[in-house]
Amino acid sequence: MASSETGSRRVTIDDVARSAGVSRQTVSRALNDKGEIGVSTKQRVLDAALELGYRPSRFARGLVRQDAISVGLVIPDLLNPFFTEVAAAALDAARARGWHVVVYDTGDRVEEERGTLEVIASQVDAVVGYLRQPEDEVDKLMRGLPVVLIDRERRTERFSSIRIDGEGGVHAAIRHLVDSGHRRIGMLDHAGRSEPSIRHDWFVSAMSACGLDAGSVSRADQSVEGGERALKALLTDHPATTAVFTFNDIIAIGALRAARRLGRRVPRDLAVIGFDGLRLGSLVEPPLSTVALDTRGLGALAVEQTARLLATSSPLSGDELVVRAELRLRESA
Amino acid sequence: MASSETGSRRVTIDDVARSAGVSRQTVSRALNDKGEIGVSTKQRVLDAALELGYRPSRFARGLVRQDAISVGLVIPDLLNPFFTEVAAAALDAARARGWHVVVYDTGDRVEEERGTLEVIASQVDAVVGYLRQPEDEVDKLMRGLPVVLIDRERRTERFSSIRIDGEGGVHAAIRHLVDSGHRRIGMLDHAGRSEPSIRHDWFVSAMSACGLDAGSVSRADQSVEGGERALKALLTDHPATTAVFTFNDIIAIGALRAARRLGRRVPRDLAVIGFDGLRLGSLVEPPLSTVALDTRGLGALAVEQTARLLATSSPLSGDELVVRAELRLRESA
DNA sequence: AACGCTCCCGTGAGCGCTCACGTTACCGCT
DNA sequence: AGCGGTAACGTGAGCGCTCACGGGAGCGTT
Repeated sequence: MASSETGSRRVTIDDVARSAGVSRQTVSRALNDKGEIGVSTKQRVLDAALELGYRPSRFARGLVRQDAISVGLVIPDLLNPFFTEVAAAALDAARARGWHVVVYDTGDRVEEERGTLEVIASQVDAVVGYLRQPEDEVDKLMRGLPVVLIDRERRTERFSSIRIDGEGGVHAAIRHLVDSGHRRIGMLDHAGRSEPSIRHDWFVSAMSACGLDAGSVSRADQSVEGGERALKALLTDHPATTAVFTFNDIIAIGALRAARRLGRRVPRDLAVIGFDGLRLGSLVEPPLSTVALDTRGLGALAVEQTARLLATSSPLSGDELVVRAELRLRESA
Repeated sequence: MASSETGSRRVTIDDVARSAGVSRQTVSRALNDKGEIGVSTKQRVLDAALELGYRPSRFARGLVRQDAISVGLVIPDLLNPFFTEVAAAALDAARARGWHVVVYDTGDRVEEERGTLEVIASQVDAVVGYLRQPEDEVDKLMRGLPVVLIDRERRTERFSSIRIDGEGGVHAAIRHLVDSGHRRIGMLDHAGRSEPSIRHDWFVSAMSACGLDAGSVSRADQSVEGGERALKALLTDHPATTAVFTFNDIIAIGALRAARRLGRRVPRDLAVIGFDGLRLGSLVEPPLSTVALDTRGLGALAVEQTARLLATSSPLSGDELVVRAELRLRESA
């Protein structure tokens, strides 16, 4: 128990060498068990290392042998199942390449995100994820690190970004609702930012394509409870509403619960269609119809693009960076 | 576009310096924008860096400035909501300490886990998570790295391990079922390993404490579908069963679905109690009663212990490393 | 006795970067 | 003219480790 650390200097390989009466190289051999070392010597070195509490510096080690690359994955909220799925997909794609993934959950706070990016830059070889930071800020913080943004609503020239195209899917969803006889269709948009979401734009455009006025809209926090509250508010203001499209599945699930509490049968009295295609959606009652995104593909695509940027080999662009969403009908509509 | 990389040598700070006609230090100043540098010079350096595709080595940088520590988090399956919650909690606790967390999803494959550990050792300062590897294996691979295991069913002397104690909670659950009039109580255990789980032991002991014989048991894969199949099997073999306790909430949710399909009303015809306390459990219909674990506390505790090991300051031990589960009644029982 | 071989082990160099200093040039002030 | 002062740069050293060597001891072989 030699925690007799007076000065807080780090225990280096030389300390161990001195303590065991051998050279650095021998210590290195013992620790990484490559041969060319006597059994007793090896044991002595190992003991000394343990005694001193020696832990090799991964930086020094990484410096000399060209080590694996590692990317930072920035996620707003890992507990949101959508991001969980994307993260899992990215992790998987990264592992296939032998990469290490450092995960940062910003808790959906922009200031937190800034701090994260600041600290991330010197730790990883590239960054991929959801960033709310303005471009210049990212540029300044990353200083040339490859960056792959996901679902950046405003277009980005400076960085690669995976775009989510839900237009077709949302049109199909609204079309389906209209074909089922619905006319008064509302939307539960997210309440995060000040302006309406892109998904709301798609909704409006789909409505007008069906010859309907933009329906009534309520803002919801990205949580089940948020969805509940928002649906109640919407139905209070517009009781004649017979169908809702929601910003995402989490909100839709909240809407499902609220509908049940309000005594509205789904889909008979109220049809609900979400967005994202969460696996979770098939577990609730009734199973949620949704405009589904291929989250696996999304994560894989983001990693693929990162790889290309890292290799400076013909990065993907334009349409290759788009993930399309499509209507997946279950039972809620 | 100077991708005229003939030899694949890395672009270093000296290359940039030479190309910009300045010294390393000046390049460093430009990139980390600390002052003491002329505006035009800075721009010239930045241009050169971009031109050459220069990316600083995080190892070299980390070596000289004493950089943040980073831990590896090993998870069997991030898509399993339980592990998601633990991971999120660990991420949070780690961020509070300014740590970086490298996440590895082994996909529940033991061989994959071995490979992961092999590669992890030189990348992180400590490892925490769910390891199925035998102790000696871990010891050999980690070579002195601090390791904190979670929910290791067999006791471990060599490594710190966070133990999950569900005994009291399971007893309370069975007691509750018995008090509600149930006598024929089955269990849906997991099918992962060959021998029954510890949770099954708790179940048996709780049953006998209530004066009942060990109920019938069916094995289930850790998935919703697995739970469905297992409940059907159980009810086929033992149709008189009126209540089931399950290995975890995921399986319980499967049981809930199967019960509905079989026309059994929950909790009237069949009571269901899960294990884990997932947030997800409150979303299904009916909301799932469960023996709940404080996943947040679990993650935090694991990180706390890691911190102590890292500082070689009085690690926690014994009872301090136990997380207790307690019955959380909702509506499925 | 001389050679060769294997088994251990040590020595110098260098990975790419930052830090603490020097050094130079240029300005204003007395 | 001489001084101090500051802005803008360069120079050596060193972070902790591994790699490619080099070298001695001990053994057997001809």
